[in-house]
Amino acid sequence: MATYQSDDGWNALGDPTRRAIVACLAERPRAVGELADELPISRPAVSQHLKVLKEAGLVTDHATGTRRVYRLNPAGVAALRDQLDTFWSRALDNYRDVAEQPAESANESPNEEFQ
Amino acid sequence: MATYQSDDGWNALGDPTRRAIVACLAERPRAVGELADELPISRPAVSQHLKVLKEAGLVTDHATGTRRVYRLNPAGVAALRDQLDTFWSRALDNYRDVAEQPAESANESPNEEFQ
DNA sequence: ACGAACGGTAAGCTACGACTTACCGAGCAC
DNA sequence: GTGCTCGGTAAGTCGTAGCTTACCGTTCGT
Repeated sequence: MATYQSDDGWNALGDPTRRAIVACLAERPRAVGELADELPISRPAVSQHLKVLKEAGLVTDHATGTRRVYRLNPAGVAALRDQLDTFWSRALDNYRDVAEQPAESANESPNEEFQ
Repeated sequence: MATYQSDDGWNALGDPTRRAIVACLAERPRAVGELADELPISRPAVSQHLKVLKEAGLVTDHATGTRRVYRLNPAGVAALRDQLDTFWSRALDNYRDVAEQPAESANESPNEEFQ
């Protein structure tokens, strides 16, 4: 369960409107209509965005009467953050070797993949 | 100087090809042609993606003769990660209050709107 | 029961982004 | 110098993401 395809997560956050929705939901849970009131788009558009965010595991929804309350899913956000952490630390590790290499060395050697 | 518009960063990572480029660069710095060899797109396409990534502050470039080596910019990655951290912690903080105090200001429905 | 509120879905339009080929300038080797 | 490699840019095509309006089912209040 909860194997969030992080790929979908990045795609979901790639849209500024969806980031606005995420920011709204970070403050407090909201119903669809509430979100639509605070955003310059129609309610169906919000609904479509929420569907994408839900499939990406970034939000969860909960029906209450006719209302449907969406809230941020911290686990989904944490998954993306962890992936960024991986990129970050991996880059630092792998670059440490070549960091001091002035080089560009380029070494004239026909084989160099670095710098 | 680190005034990376994080908004551009999200947009940049919203494209799967650009994420592939970032993953490639996390391993080691690469020239444009090298990246194009490992990706199923043409070299000009890679060049255009690198431009977006560079403007987002996620990569830096460095000319070496006719080659132009791109490398991941840890600061840009960290900026995005920090923003995710903010979302994450803010959601946790705000939801904790709400979880124990069901009363919503706008709506007096005293029942479970949450979880 | 009826009607209103809430929200998800369908259909359609439009705009933008990702890719291509073609072209250009800049460095290095000879 | 000439020629070759590398890479950025221009111009153009095409797919798709995001938005709209219209419609429908569900749920609650009366």
